[in-house]
Amino acid sequence: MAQTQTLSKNQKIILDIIEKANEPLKAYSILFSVQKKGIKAPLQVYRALEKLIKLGKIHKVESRNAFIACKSSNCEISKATAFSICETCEKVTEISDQKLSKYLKNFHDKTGMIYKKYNLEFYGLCTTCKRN
Amino acid sequence: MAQTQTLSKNQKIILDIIEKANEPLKAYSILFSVQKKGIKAPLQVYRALEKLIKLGKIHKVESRNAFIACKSSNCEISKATAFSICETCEKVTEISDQKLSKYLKNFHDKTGMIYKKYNLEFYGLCTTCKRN
DNA sequence: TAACAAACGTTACATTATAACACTATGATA
DNA sequence: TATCATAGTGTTATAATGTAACGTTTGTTA
Ligand SMILES: [Zn+2]
Ligand SMILES: [Zn+2]
Ligand SMILES: [Zn+2]
Ligand SMILES: [Zn+2]
Repeated sequence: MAQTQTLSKNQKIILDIIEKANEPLKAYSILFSVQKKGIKAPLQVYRALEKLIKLGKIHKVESRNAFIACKSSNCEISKATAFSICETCEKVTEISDQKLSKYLKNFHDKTGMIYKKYNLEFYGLCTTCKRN
Repeated sequence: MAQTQTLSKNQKIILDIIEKANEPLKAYSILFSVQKKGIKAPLQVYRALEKLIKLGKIHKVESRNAFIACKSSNCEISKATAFSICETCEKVTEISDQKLSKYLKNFHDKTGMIYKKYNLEFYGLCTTCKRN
């Protein structure tokens, strides 16, 4: 029962912070904000992040070294992720597009390589920044 | 004449190393191998890397913090990159697929955001590792 | 209750990347 | 030819990101 998976104390604390943020969080900014809750060392944060990623609760935005809560619950356990990133305001949004994910899941190259996961990041200008 | 762009001394040295490598190189492993050529500091490497990326000569493999020479010359000045990455042997290959790049270049989300660039990374098992 | 796996806490360290400053080369321009 | 702008260089120091290694604690299961 993967869905009933109960999180550990540290995992809950860190997921909570990431879910409440409206932007991707960096590992060390997470560390600073949980130090009052007794989490003092980077490793405690990174271990929780690693587990949360495995569970698909959060994703890493690779080009930004930052972590964001999963909003789509379509990206089965983090195997298929897509983000839009504004290069001006750094706003990051998870893309949930059935056609896109279907297209990418079915993608095969000529070599016959087996793809288990993918991560796609679009960079551009969000609608707010476009106006300014 | 973007093609006739001439590279500086450091840029040439570093591009040369990356092009001759058959794997993505890390910034500090580049640094170590160019120290005999007088490049002593990380910044000298990172500055050259930054320029080479802008020119589309190399790409950064974001999830690996590593740099690889562009093989496709279809990804106009690094605006559209796709890689396949073997999670076992860490072999990285740039994907040149007309259909894929066309599909992604034309992708629009509901928000109306303008996409200028994208980077896609597939993770899986290469054909060599599949056999073992 | 023994045995095991997962999570925890801690110290130390490794890796990746940038800030700040002064200097140099190059080519355009007036 | 002076002078101006731009890009590149070299250097020191430091910031930011991520792990290794060790032993302990906790919860689950046989
Ligand atoms: Zn998701
Ligand atoms: Zn924006
Ligand atoms: Zn390329
Ligand atoms: Zn492989």
